[in-house]
Parts: sequence; structure tokens; C-alpha cells
Amino acid sequence: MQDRRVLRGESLLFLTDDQLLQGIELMFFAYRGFTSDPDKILDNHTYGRAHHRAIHFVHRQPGTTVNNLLDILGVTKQSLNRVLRQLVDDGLIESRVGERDRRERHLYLTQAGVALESELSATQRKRMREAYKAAGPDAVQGFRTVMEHIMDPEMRRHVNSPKRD
Amino acid sequence: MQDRRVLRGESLLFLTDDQLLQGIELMFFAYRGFTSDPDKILDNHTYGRAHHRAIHFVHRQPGTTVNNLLDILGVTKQSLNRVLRQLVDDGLIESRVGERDRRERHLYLTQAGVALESELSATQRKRMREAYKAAGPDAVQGFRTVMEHIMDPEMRRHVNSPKRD
DNA sequence: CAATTTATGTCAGTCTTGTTGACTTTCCAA
DNA sequence: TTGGAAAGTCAACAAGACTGACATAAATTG
Repeated sequence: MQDRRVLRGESLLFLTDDQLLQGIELMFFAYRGFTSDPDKILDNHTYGRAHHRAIHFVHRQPGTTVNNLLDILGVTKQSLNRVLRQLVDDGLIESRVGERDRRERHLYLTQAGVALESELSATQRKRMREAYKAAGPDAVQGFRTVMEHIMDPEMRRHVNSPKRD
Repeated sequence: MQDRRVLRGESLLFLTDDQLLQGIELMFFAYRGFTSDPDKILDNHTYGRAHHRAIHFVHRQPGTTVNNLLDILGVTKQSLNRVLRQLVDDGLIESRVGERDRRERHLYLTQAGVALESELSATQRKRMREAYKAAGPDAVQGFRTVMEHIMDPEMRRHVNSPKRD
């Protein structure tokens, strides 16, 4: 039983289980490499990936609320709270009571927070930059397209939208 | 200070920090989606991602040794051993003493192991297949190229090499 | 205005999965 | 043949997820 598109000449060989298996392994190994650089830095600060994620998204959306962060990170509030408490205590994140709604806490990086974010981000941007440069713009566009389809659709809106090329 | 290539007309705008930031977030969200389906299945078996990874690579390389698996997975042998012990105890993996070198253990999936592997793999292949199908073959090629450059170079040899398209 | 809902924070306990350290068995080479 | 290296195992600990219960304050609703 063959796919009709194959019969019409559109090769679907990129959809064989073998190719998909490769994709699965690419995800595994690429993600490992991707997280390895920041992990080394975080070790020196007795922080973990959870702290990095919080710092990253507070940096990208200054003033974001705890609830919004929960939505983005997909962890429990207890888990996020532990991390945020440490970062606030250590003076990397500032938590301001909301003006309009005083139940909300709006989160901002302090100067020290920005410094650590830069350090962490620099290693990851370096890795991405080198990969992008080696692969070229067309490959990067393909990468984006595939990645957006791999993620859960409702998460796409959380992805940074760069100014058009 | 502008890159010479920009002056020569080759747009390097896909290398702006904004674009790289997007790449970083694509990695984060795509990986989360990618692991979410198997995670649900694993919960019912009181297993975690570590078990999935072991099962995956034993399936792909039957007879692989613990040491080889350690190299692929990048964890400590103690960490891997705990996972393997459970899987062996539960009858999903068979561990055979090496014939040439009796220090080595060669790992194989049992029938039950193959069954769980299929179940886990099916959800991930489905996700990849749909993403690949939606993105098309050229995008997939770009995806591969970028992912291979993101990972640590010495890991590339561990990625499944499908038969040519 | 009272009752309910929402946003956040906290305490306690569990689980997975990583770590280090110490140990056994086996192999191999001096 | 013996001593070191390699492969694997056992034990204990830590980080960071999780659930569940509860607390507080502020906003919203009937």
C-alpha cells in the first residue's frame, strides 16, 4: 500500500521511519549540546537550568507576571516559586507589586541579573550563530519551519518574533 | 563596524541577536513538545525519560555495551546503571555477559522491551512525521543541517544515518 | 457588602535522575 | 603472576521536578 503522492512522483522518502528516527536523535543530541554551555556557567553559581529559563524569559519580557511565566515554562508554581525566591533573594530578579492589579507580581532583572543573563546568553548565541552561519540562511529557514511544527501549536506565540530579514 | 559580507550584498540579517534568540526559544519549546508525548506513556509505567533513552538506543543498536551507551547518553555509569537494572529486573532489557570480554555486558531488548519501545517511538515519530510533512523536504534538509551543527561534533557519529533519499 | 475567584506564596513529602565514592570482577601487560 | 586499568555494581546524597494542603491579599460578582 503506497502513498498516492509517491505514485505521482513526489518523493516521500524523507518521511520513512528511518528518517524520522534520525530526526528524533537530532533533537536529542542537539538539545544536549545546546544546554551544555550554560550548564557549565550555572554550576559556578549553584544554579540550574530552571534558573536559566526564568532569567531568560524575564529578560525577554521584563515586567512579566508569575502566572505568565508559569504558562511559558510549563512547571508548577511551587517549582517556579523556589527558583524565583532564590533569584530574588540573591538580587538577580526584582519582584514588584502590580499597580493595576496588586495581586500580581511583575518581574524584572536587576543589573546583576542582566549580567548573568548576558553571560549565559552569549554562549548559546555563539553556538546558534556558528550553526546558522555554517548552514546558511535557507537551511535556517527550514530549521525554523520544522521546529515550529514540532512544538505544541499554542506555544508558538511565545517564541520571539524577530524583525523581518 | 559592519561585516564585509553585508557590504558585498550577502544579507547576514539571519545572524542578528534577535534571530539567534528566536532559535534558542525554538529549541526550548520544540524540545518540550517533543518529549511530552512519551512522558505521558512513561508515567503509566513508573519510568522516566532516562528509561526511554536507554530503551531507544538499545533498540537501535542491539548488543551495545554499557560503556557505549554511556558515551552516547553522557551520564555517569552509576546513573545509567540504576535505570538499566530496573529495566532488566522488569524484563524489558536482557543483559548478556560478553563472550570475548567477559567484563562487558551486551544489551538487548526483550519482546516486552520492543513493545514499549514501539509505543514510545510511535508518538514521537508521529510528531516528527507531521512536522516534516507540513514543512516539506527542503525545510527538513535545512533542519538537519542546522541541528547537526548545533550538536557537539563528536556526537554526530551517533546520529542514525538513514538510507539515502 | 458578603461570597467567590484569582494571583501568589509556602510547607511538607515524594519521585526521577543526576552526582560522588567505594567496591568487585575481569582483562591484560610488564 | 601480579598490579593496574576497565567494566560494572551498590550506596548515599542533591537538584529539581511533582502533588496536596493551606494562607493571604486583592479583585470580582451576585
